[in-house]
Amino acid sequence: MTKSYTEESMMLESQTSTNWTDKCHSSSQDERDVENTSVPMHKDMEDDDEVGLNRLEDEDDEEEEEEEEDGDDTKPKRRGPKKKKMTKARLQRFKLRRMKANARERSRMHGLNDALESLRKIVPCYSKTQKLSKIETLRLAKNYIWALSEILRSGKSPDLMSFVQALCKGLSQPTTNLVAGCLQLNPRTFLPEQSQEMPPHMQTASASFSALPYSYQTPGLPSPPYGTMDSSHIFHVKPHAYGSALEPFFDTALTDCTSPSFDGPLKKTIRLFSFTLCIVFYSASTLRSHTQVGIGVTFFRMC
DNA sequence: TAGGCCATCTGGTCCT
DNA sequence: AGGACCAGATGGCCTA
Repeated sequence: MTKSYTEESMMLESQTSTNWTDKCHSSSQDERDVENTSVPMHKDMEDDDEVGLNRLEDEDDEEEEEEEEDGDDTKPKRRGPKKKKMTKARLQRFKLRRMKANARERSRMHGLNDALESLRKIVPCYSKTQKLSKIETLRLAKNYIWALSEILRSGKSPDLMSFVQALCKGLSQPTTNLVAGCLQLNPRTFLPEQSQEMPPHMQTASASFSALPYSYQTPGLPSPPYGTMDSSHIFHVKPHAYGSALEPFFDTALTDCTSPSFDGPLKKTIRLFSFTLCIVFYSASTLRSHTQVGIGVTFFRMC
């Protein structure tokens, strides 16, 4: 590993990367990669990177027509464009391109993670201590969008239990617990397969939302760290705006539905809805391979 | 220790 | 040609 190559990689990093906290890690990663290669640095590049690169390119041009001659008559001749010989200069350029591409890819993924973080903050369960995984964030967001769509479509205020059930559909048990913790509910009270075994006192607790303030303290709920969650987070309205949480919201929102101007909380909801849609769509499409689920497809079906 | 999650690298493809 | 995007591979970290 020569000095100039390290400097060049650092320069590339500074050009392509933003202020990520793990930038040092990324940078060292590339350095490690370069170190692993046994290609010696071109002498010119030690003096002047720019000149060195130009020289390399010139040298490379001269070798452009050079082709691999293995001289092995036993093997059938390969069709198509012949593979160019990997000269030192070409190897260097290749590495440089790769490093640039890696930096771009890191940056791209960081952008994606930023978008996911934004999404985490607007889905109805945000915790700095217990972060939702990417896949669970997307699932929860999908459920959230669906739930909001249903509200807008039906024009009815939802039962809390159905709302929570909709939110937790397909989520893992830990995430369901987390959402429950955020809502200060016991997962047992709304998980369908478990609700049948619900003790009588719990069954009363699973009544409609208006009959069950979410300040309901659950006996079996694990203790924090859970995300703090209040009704204002669910619908992104200021908590002090309404004495009781959701009911007034729906009343207002549904009244406003008839208004062409869509002012008030509904407007906020719609705006939030659109924003969530954008982020989910972007995240889902980008994460398709990583999440291994057709969230994008599901999303389109939902719409 | 296995499994889940994540960041990163990498080669391929498509687009400008 | 170069950048964006994608999907597979890999290794590290954490937790049950």
